[in-house]
Amino acid sequence: MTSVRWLDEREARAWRGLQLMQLRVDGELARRLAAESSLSYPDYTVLVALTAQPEGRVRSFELCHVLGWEKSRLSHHVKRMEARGLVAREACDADRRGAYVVVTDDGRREIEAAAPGHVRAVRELFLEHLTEEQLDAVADAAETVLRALDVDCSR
Amino acid sequence: MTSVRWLDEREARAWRGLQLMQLRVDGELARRLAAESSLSYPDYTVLVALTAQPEGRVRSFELCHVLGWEKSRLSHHVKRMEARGLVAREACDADRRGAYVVVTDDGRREIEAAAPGHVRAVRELFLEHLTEEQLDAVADAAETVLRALDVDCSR
DNA sequence: GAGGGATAGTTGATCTATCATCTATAGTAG
DNA sequence: CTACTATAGATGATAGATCAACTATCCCTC
Repeated sequence: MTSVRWLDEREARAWRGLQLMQLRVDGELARRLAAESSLSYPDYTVLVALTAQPEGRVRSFELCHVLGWEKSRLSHHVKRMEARGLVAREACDADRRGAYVVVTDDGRREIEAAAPGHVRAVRELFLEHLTEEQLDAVADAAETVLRALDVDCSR
Repeated sequence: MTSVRWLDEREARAWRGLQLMQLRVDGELARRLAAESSLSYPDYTVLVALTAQPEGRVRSFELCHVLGWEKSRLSHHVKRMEARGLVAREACDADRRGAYVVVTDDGRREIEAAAPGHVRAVRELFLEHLTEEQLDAVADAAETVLRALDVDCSR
């Protein structure tokens, strides 16, 4: 029972504020995405990562890395998305253990339909309320914390 | 198909950076909490909210409001926590539809055991890497965004 | 070229979250 | 007092996330 250093007011304001903000903003984004498309927020992030690639195909493990997901989560999720026709899996020649995940035409259609509304919502709920200086400050803070966690911030 | 204003570099850096940071930090916090206690991160937040109250008892709908959870999520979660002996439900005299959620002695013990490690982790993963100015900047930004969402920031 | 550990991915069990629905009580207008 | 609507909460079905195995391939060393 050594003495614990609890959060002081400044720390609590930053930490709790950030947590609460993320909870509310992400919740609202997910709700809007679900209302305006057939994609969940996780579906959306998968499709964004795929369509950012030249051919719309990525190795599973890379996708895990980009999304920060565990491989099992990705595997289950991709299976569900595959069943809905949004993505497909393809064998990998170079590494025969491996698998590619590929966007289908349907998947492309869905995300292209959903993206404008989502971006609009991100603006409306978050970006729009902050000055350029605040955006930079937030980004700097996030990058510092991520670097300390040894996460590659360059996407 | 009107033209969409996508995120510029500054916006993307702030938004994606923040999202990624939250994902990684929260993930790591959850992992550590699970490793060092028998509480999940949601369990922890429920118990924090309860023990912050004078008697350790809160009406369910207030708890929903504080946590930003839907009532159904809270109901299910409290049921599970009740089964584990961490909380109890009590009838409400003033409003007979209502229910109180109360921390049990066991619940109190658990959170008192878990809290120091959790606070240490929050420091180590987040607070410690930022200057006081950065903490204030982040808090200001979060409060601005929350106010726009009409969320009461004063806890 | 035969072990041996590391890596890629899948699977099933379990836990957690969300959605729609349902019951019961409150509050309010006529 | 009755009817209407709103609110508090619980529930069951489903979707999503996590954990612990498990298989298959790769890569390295001897």
